Amino acid sequence: MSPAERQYQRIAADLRRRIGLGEWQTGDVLPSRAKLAIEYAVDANVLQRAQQLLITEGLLEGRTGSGTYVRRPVPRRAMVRSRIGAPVSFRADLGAIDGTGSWESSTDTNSPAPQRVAARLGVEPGAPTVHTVYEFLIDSQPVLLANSWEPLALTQGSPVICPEYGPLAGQGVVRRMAEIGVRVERAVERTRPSRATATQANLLGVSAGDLVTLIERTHYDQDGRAVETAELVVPDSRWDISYELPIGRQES
Amino acid sequence: MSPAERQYQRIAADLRRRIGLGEWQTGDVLPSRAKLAIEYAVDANVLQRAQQLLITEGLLEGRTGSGTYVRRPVPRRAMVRSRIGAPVSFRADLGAIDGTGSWESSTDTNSPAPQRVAARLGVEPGAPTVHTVYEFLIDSQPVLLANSWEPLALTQGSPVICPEYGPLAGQGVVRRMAEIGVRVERAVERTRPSRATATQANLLGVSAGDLVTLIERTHYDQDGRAVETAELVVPDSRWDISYELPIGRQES
DNA sequence: TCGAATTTGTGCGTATGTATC
DNA sequence: GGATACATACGCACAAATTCG
Repeated sequence: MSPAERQYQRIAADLRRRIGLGEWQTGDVLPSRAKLAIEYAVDANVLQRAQQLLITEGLLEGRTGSGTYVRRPVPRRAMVRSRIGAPVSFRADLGAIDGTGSWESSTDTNSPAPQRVAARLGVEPGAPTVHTVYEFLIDSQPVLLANSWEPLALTQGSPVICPEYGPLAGQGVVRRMAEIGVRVERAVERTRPSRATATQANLLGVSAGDLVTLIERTHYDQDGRAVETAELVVPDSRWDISYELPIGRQES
Repeated sequence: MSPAERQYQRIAADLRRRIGLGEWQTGDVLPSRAKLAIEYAVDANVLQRAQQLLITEGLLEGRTGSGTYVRRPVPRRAMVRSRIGAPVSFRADLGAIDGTGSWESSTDTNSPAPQRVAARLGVEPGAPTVHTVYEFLIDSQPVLLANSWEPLALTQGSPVICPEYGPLAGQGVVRRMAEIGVRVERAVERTRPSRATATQANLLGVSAGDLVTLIERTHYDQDGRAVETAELVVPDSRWDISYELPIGRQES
């Protein structure tokens, strides 16, 4: 079984070729694996492996019970996480780009802080937080997931306790905190590559295991106190993440 | 075959438990698949699948022909890509953290620009560039790969044509460019999740397909001209990437 | 030095689960 | 609810790498 004659790779290459030739157009469904298996005179599972390669490449898309489709190339959008002179905000995550974005959210105003969140906020695990779940939509399709936590102690009793209700709804952490006298001075974003969980994939309309970037962001006030932390799930297929950084006079 | 009774998951969980209990220590080799298969009374391939799960988790490591080992947990190091008041530099990639880092490099002073590099540098594809390949080492082990390109036209005839030779060797792009009157004002970093290629995995001592972050960085001068662009391969298992961002008075 | 035994890694066929139409 | 299609678990055979006599 030398590498040169691996059936599933040979078939994958041939399928790629036929798609390139236009035998199946964008959005078309391929013949079923059973039929293609007969055509290539191999077991259907070999076709599964071949198509899996093209699915990983992003060329095909399998829909259980329906068929295997030629994927419509979705444009990747730019997400500029920091622009010199225009600091990052939740709004910048999406809405600032053009007018087509929107988001849905739901807030729990008394949610116990999970371990990792408590550590980032500098509170005890289980301490009460305001927890908001976001789904950012483009054309009614979720393209970005986010979870945000704020210590309840910080905003309790104030009009800005809910990020998405009240006078400053949807205005972002920085402005809301300013309203109660908290000056947000800096944010730290930790990025790491990951694979979409089944739940995330389902929400985002991608395949489980697809590449995503997890962004873990924490906002700090002038005293170095964490006032908010968030976790973003950014599918690589839809977003192009970049940071613009100023360069000082010289490096140390 | 309901989810509750999937053999390979049950066995993976049990192996995880036994490792947690210390039955096999860090660096130890597990009994062979054949033996474990007999012990669990399943086909050896089921054990292969179970161990594959733990390998993906980073708990085990398979060595062809030798055995399956309990992986030594390598500490993840912090890589702060931008710190307020201390701009990013190649040195900051590694050396600024502590004294243990070093790097090796090789430079080609007349390398035709590949398509994507040319686009980023704003030159014609195939235009001559100074191309430098870096391997960053900790304890003599490569932990970070980088490729850097500069337009040859920029530095030709100057003493700073080679990043890693001459009077300012290893001093970073910003200072070198300052030497020839080019003021680097800003950098843009594009990050995206990816999987390690076989070549990269081999160099980095990780497994092919392991998660990595690709960072594509471009330096611009005061006229908005690209003066250098680089591509970094950062294995997730070893690095924790973060950006520290200033927050302005209020958001737009 | 070399080759046989051992061990991990991979391809592929069969059987079955599960979603869709 | 039945037929169809994709998804996955598992068993077998074999390849590749290592180990050891």
